[in-house]
Amino acid sequence: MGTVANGKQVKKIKSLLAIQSEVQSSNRIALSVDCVIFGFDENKLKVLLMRSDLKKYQSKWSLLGDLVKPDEDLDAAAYRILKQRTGLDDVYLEQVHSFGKINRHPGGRVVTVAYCSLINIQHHKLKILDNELHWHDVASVKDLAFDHKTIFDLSLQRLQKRVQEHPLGFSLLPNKFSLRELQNLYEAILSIKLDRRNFRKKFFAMNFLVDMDEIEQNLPHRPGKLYKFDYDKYEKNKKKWSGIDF
Amino acid sequence: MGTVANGKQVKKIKSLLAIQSEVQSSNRIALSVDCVIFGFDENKLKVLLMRSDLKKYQSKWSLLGDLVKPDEDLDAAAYRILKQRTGLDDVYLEQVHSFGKINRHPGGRVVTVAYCSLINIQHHKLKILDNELHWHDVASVKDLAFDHKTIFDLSLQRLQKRVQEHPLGFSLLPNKFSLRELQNLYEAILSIKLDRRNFRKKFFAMNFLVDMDEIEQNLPHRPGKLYKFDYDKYEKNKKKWSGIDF
DNA sequence: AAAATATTGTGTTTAATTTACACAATAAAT
DNA sequence: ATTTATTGTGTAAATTAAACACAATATTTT
Repeated sequence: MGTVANGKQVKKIKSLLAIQSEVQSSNRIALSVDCVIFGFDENKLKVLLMRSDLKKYQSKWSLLGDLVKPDEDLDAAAYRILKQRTGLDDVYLEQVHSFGKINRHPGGRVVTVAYCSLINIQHHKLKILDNELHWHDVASVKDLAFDHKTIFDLSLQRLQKRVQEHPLGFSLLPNKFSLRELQNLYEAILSIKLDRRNFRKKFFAMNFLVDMDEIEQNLPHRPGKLYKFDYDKYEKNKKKWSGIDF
Repeated sequence: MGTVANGKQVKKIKSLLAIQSEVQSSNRIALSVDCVIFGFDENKLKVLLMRSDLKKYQSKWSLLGDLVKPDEDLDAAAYRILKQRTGLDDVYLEQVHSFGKINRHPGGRVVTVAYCSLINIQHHKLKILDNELHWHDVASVKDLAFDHKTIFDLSLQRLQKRVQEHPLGFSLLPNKFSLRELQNLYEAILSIKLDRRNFRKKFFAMNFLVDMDEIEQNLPHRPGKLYKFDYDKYEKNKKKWSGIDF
């Protein structure tokens, strides 16, 4: 009972158990975050993947993930992990869903929380692109490590839905973009063809596009005007169109 | 190094560390599930709450929650916890969001995954109703234990959105219901008034209501016809109306 | 049994939104 | 000057949503 075992192992016990008093330590579980980072390039929707950490999965690509630390906010962990894996620290992350099947991870019991983000590939040249990270065409993502294909599929679905309710797409485009680029983006995300005239009508009606008085350069045909997304105008006109299908 | 300390504490170490080899045990975190159970009674939307386990929060109500076990699927944990707290085992639970602020729980670091469900109060007389559980009016839920008010608010928002995209509401009603009851339900969930004629038109057009050839009983005025929700018809006509605002 | 009460059941008109669709204007390349 | 590829624009038809009123019917009251 009162006997105290000396040595490293006992220290381990104490540090393990000290943090949380009322919560039984035997019930603790490893928790990870996996980030689904979408980009848009060459008129295709892309997703940023990394080579799996684990040997068993070395041949497969995986989402950008890592364990959450016990003294770290869940959201903060997502930002930390993204920063760590890519160097990116100025992007918005949004929680998608948590995945907790018992054997989803070969290294043991790990529950993971998926986050997703939209980034502009041009503006965010990845600092850490040492062959461990790669932008994949969303359309050609086949199997990923662990259950990451499931996570990716749900995240894509979520993106498709979100983008029809809110003007999120802009974070995937350069600051100045033509309406054709914008339409290409929506077509890529939703995997559908849209009518050009109706598309333009709808976006102009929403009243958050600002004409930059510039046109596209170096095209072998008539160039389009360039616009930017005005966040303040968006906030002001929100209620009028929020929830409308694009 | 090789010294082995005898006694209970060493056993504890081993059992703690044995389960997961590759995943560092120092990174493990307590994980819980909290269930937001909605019901509908007396034309009001209700939520099932329990008295908080913790002394510190005894005066407050809390969501139905408990820790997830290390060898248990996340979804399974939600069903287990609901069963344990209420006796209910035939309801559908849906994951809402995970909450992981560092100090959200006074008992230590606990990340929680919220689930929500719609149940029919009449059909599911709670087996365990020993003053520890109570159906609260959603409208009058003020502060709850921990961050449960935040969790509840988000779950309600989610419900309001979901119910406009899919015909979920039926699980809150008796098998046979009048159109007035159905409308009351939608008005309660969305906190808005709906036009009776347009409401009826919309639901009949969706073509999943079956006329039971019965009418309401014991009313001091003209009774309404009773209908039931036909899941097969719903599946068949899904595409035609899915996503339409009710 | 007649009258009062409270609610059900039903249709139409108008407005708003979505869809379908074609041609002239323009910048670059030849 | 011509060709090329794409931009920019408007209208009509169809669909969907919103607004709105009165007769029919069980029950209760007198």
